[in-house]
Amino acid sequence: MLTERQLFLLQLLVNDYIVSAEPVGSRSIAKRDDVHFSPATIRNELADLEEMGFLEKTHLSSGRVPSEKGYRFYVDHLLSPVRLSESEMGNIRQTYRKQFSEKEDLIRITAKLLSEFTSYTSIMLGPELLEMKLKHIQLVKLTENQGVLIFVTDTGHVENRVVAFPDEFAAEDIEKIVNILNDKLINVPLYDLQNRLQDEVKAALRENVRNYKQVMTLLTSGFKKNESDRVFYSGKSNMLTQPEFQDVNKIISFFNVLEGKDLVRELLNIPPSGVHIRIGKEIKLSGFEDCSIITTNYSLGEGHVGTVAVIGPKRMAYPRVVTLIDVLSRSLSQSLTDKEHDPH
Amino acid sequence: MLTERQLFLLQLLVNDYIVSAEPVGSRSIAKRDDVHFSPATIRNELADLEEMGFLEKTHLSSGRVPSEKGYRFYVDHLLSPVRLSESEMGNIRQTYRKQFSEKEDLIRITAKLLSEFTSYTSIMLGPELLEMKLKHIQLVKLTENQGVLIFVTDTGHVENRVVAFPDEFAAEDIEKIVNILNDKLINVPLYDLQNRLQDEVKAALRENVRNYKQVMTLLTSGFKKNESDRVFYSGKSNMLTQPEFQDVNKIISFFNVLEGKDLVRELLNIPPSGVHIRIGKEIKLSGFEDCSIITTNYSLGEGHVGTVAVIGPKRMAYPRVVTLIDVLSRSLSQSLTDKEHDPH
DNA sequence: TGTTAGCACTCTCTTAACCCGAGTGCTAAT
DNA sequence: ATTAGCACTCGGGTTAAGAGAGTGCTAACA
Repeated sequence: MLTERQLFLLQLLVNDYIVSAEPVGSRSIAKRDDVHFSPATIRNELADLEEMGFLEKTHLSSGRVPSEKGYRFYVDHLLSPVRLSESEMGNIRQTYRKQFSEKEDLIRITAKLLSEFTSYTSIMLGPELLEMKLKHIQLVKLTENQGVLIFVTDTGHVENRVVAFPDEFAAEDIEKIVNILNDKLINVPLYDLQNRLQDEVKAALRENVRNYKQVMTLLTSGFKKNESDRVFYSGKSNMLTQPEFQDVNKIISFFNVLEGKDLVRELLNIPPSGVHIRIGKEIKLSGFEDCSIITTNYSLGEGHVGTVAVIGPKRMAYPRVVTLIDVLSRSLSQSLTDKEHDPH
Repeated sequence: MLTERQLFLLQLLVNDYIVSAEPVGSRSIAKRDDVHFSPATIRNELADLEEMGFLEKTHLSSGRVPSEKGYRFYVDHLLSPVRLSESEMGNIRQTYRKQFSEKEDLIRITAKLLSEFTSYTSIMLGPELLEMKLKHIQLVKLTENQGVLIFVTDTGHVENRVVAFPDEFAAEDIEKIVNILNDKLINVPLYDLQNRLQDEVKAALRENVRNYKQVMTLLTSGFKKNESDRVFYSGKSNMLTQPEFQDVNKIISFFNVLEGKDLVRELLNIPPSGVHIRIGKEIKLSGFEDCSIITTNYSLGEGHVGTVAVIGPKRMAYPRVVTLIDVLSRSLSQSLTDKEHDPH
């Protein structure tokens, strides 16, 4: 068990290292005026903390650095909440006051706020498309033989595809098709879409539309799901200014992970509520050993959830980021769902 | 005027430097078996080329490096066209065969091909939205007091906005509004949209819809143009592997320019046809002194054009990039416009 | 018994000195 | 006109020395 003084010193040391990025020595701790014991005493305590695995040295005679176990203890037991400044809160409120944008834009804006306020990298995952229900379908003719297939989901998500019309395609056909689609597919969740197409829609088309086979291929491929494009990054290059990323090879491997699919998969594995922190090797991605990820969820109403994440160095400003990610994910959720209640 | 041999040596040297990234000495040139004169002769010639400003030395006794004037001469007079391999051509053809995607996706895919085949960074600018004409407008109700406003342009571009409905808003109103909009706004170019809204639409709404004032604010802000989101990047981090970008500060300033607005503005300044090359300081962006940009245009039919660009080090594989950007911009144009002619 | 001063020791980082190799310009011979 | 030879220059890598920061340990102290 840790003594009161050890807790105090551990917290001090981690806080110090988070801002300085350099091994912390006993002398520099002793110099603070809220510390009333000598460097020698501190050295003894730090040696104990090291023995217990909370601290490490970079070499035999260097100052101390938090170990992964140290960070873990810090975020679990020593995290003191932090207040955002008035101007920051005002800035956030103002941003979400802006109305009439695509829902995607709100997500993008949140990513941007998060990366700018933290100086780290932020990632937003959109909600699972397959869970959404169709709300409206439209087929718009562009030229003689191509058009746009548009569908809107219950969350206000709009997808569109350019499709090629079959030959001898009449304008009345479009209307018929749209009617059939809206009749048969409204409120159908996207994961059930292909089934419904093959059953009910196919039958209805056969009776009402010429070329129904070509129309079917048009629809089946037009409605094909599009798994990507649900990921928004911001502040990718913020990591460049972190002292632990002065090595170009580290930068390269960081970007490789960032642009790969593994990270997204990893992010989806988080528990569905609260703010979660993963530190260093707890993240199972090679190249992210020196990083930490803080995640939480946001909601789009009706049980649709998305994921918010901030990626920074292991030496991350945990208190501030935890507060920010919490505030911003709430603001986003509210903007996305409760818009109607506060349409100011 | 340059002698035949000087031209030959200049070309050789630039080609060599492009792959090696290291100052080229007389000995290494003399070693090639298509060169039949001694290092000393070459030294004399190189000294002359340097005197004329085509070459530089990094220090007094180093090998030669092309100067900006040297690169300029090289791309203007010594650029030998390059053939893409069969597998590359096949790869490209196959990619564009895939159908039924959003037009944006085609642009994105082109960016990706370009950055992967060149190992540099590619940027695509979408066509000028304001030039497009409205083809179809839809207003879809999501909940009691919010909906999605969707509009489709003649190029197949689809925009959507989540909007808040006024209180006491009836379902019939929606239909009326959509009819009015489609009646008054079809084929109106976007730059003229706000005018038309204030004139004809306003008048029609006043006569047919309750709360017409609130509906007007809904529409005016809903149709507000959205200038961003027309830019697609790919291979941003490719530059990291270039030897001239081993310095973290260079990387930072490169990313800053890449993410800033100035670059896009600069890209819009290119002449409207053909492949253009800008080298080093010819680009008026601080931080891009060691880069070159190759640009061209693509077309979406009806006079709508977008811009394709590849950014690489000044020491860029010009012949290959010129060929690639040409082939890919053509393929993209064709996929975007002539789709109907080859609906295979 | 807990705390502290003192001291020898360790390790990194910076600086300076040095050498090696690659390349040049110039001169003189071919 | 071309080339061999040679003295010279400069960057990069290696080594050595010294400064600085920090530690662990021992012994003195309250």
